[in-house]
Amino acid sequence: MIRLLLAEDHHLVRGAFAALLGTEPGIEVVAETGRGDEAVRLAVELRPDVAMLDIDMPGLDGLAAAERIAETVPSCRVVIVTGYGRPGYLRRAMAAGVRGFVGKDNPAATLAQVIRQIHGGGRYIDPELAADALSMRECPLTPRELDTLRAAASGAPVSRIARELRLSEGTVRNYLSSAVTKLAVENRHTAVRRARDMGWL
Amino acid sequence: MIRLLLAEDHHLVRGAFAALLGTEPGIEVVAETGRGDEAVRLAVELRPDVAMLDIDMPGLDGLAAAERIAETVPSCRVVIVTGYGRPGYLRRAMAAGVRGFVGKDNPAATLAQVIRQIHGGGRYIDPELAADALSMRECPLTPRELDTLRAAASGAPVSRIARELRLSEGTVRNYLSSAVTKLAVENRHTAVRRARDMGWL
DNA sequence: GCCGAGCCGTGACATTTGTCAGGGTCCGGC
DNA sequence: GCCGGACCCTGACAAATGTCACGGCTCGGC
Repeated sequence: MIRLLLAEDHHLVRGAFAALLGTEPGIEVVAETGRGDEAVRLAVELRPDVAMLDIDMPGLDGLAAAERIAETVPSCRVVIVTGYGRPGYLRRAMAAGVRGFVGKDNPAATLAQVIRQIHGGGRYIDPELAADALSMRECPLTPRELDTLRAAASGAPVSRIARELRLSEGTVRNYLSSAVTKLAVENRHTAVRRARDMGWL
Repeated sequence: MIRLLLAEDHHLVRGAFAALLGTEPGIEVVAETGRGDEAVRLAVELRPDVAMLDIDMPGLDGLAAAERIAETVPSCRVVIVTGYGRPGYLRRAMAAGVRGFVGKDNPAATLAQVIRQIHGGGRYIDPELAADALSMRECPLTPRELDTLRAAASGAPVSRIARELRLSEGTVRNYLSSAVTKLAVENRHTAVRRARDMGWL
């Protein structure tokens, strides 16, 4: 019997996943939660065989939760299930030692299969998303550029970003301009969106 | 037996919903799809008792699909299920004659209850979302302001927006400025986000 | 040691964006 | 009829943003 931990922020979807997996022989959902930090706590406490994590969660996002679980409960295999096919996410997930990565566009039957495969020691990467990630170059932005982009993401004016980061306004403008050039977009706002779409932000 | 049409763009989630509702006595899923236009076609063809629509779908969004179904298959009651609690969406849904509106943050048991209630001639509005919508004023933006905001949403510079809308740059800046003031935000980019969050865009 | 590459930081300058005052049109109330 | 209000549109001016040339720092290769 595979003991499964289920983490997904939308209550309704979580319940539906539980119903779906409940019909599968050999799989038992031992706990479910809508928060990333809760997921880590439950993994430590219950030592499930497999943890299935959504990325978009309050408290701690699914990728960060995966990292923590890999550190503290190495026996627990992690599969990420996400609606956003962002190349950077897949990269981060792989770095975190995740064993499975599945997009929400797959047929329902895939899910149980993947869980069994992961539990058996295998790996599963959504072929669609893998192709995207491989065809994609690494993030070309420097740490400082990412900092400024993150700070700019809320729509704050340069003056505020500069204060937050303790930089001169000129420097902030410079980083943003550089990011804009590297991402080949027109202005920082589209740069923010592009970076977010890539999963870099 | 309640004959149900299920429309939700994420295949995996759709399958999970089908599994969840499949365990409910008295409910039969007669068709499922991931596209809004398909949902309308299937409703016309199969005349289900209830259609459960997600908002975020390719082809035709759930709200537009609800409008079409209300026109062409009045016997079919519609319930909207959505992850985004945008006040404007609820308003549009009500205007379209939707009988139920449920956020994805509800417990799984709610769903079947709501479907039964709708089918019995009742209505159900997510109390959480209803409160948001009622506490919210109507969209204060004029048609032209909405046009410019929509055009600005992609991050295009004023010059391009002006060309698209056949306006002088000054006029475009003026509309955007007006929208920014009305929404009480700092610049057009946050204005775009705010308007989108409200479901006005 | 020293050279080059890459990152961090800055100010001055050009361009874009935001703000303001104001003119034109349409429509409903009196 | 005409008044007030709401909307559409514009150009001129001020403020924010984007661009550029430049200097300092660290680190790895030679």
